[in-house]
Amino acid sequence: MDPAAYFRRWRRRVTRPRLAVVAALERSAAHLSADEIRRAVRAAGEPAGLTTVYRTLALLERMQLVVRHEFGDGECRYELADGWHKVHHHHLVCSACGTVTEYRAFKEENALVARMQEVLSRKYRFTIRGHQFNFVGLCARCCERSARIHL
Amino acid sequence: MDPAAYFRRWRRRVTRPRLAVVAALERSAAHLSADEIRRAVRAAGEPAGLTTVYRTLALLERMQLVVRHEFGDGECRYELADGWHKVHHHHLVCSACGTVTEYRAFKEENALVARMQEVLSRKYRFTIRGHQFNFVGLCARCCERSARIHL
DNA sequence: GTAAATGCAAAGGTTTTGCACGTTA
DNA sequence: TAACGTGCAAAACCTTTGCATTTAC
Repeated sequence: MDPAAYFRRWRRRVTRPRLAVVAALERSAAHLSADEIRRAVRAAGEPAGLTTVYRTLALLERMQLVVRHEFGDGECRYELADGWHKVHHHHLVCSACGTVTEYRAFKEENALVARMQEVLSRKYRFTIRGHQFNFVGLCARCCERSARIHL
Repeated sequence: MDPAAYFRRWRRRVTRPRLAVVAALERSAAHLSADEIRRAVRAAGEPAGLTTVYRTLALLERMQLVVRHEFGDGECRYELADGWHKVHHHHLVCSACGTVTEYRAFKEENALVARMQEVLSRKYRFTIRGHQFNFVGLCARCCERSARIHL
């Protein structure tokens, strides 16, 4: 699918910085911070100010093309929404070192999400657009460490 | 259960500000920001600096007595962990107005969580301590609004 | 040509840190 | 009394805003 078409559908102008931000997100598999995105955009030969990156991300989020996460490291992290070449996934967050591991949602999880969506939207009159499931804990390395020293 | 005992078990001193922070969280059902906690503590007659509140919250988090959330409104929000008089729950976050609705996790969800915990800990050697399930979307009010104006 | 987007610098807001002073054990 | 905890002020950070300039349509 074509990002430019998306911008036009939303009556927004198709600009080089905007396309560069989307391209950077498409290139990366990770959860990028605003500043990381700006660096990626610059590395790709398109100078862009951090302000523009933030404004573009806010727009992309409203267009539901991008999802914002906060994993607890003090900055927001962004990735393309499902369907934009990414398969839906959930996260394992290590609370000690901050590592975020993605895993592809299991069938059971997806079935549950679909059912929850129905129940919750009826019960709370809530229109569900997406969800974020994070399991928080310790990765293998940090777990060993914390067994030795008491955090 | 007694907070003071917890502090002692962790070889930390039992101080008035620390006890006041725990008490404030016990009194409130909501997700409090650091500053809200400081105000609650002061209202209860115990003056406390914001710095101390932050440091106490960081300690309580390490002791797994408190859980930190980031719902996207720019500040971290804290609540007591499960088992400290709170029943486990999940969240509905309105992306337009920021309202956070809690709902008590359904049986199916809890069963899934238990199973996931097993699968993921084996597959990724990850020690799961907790999880955060957020459904993101629009509350009834914002949904109506967005139907009229295109965001 | 005109409204929208950009980029810089500055402001805004939350969270952290340095350091002298109080407290707990 | 010897660490440990506290609180203030200042710093550090990420993010947003104001405004003159540039750009897309």
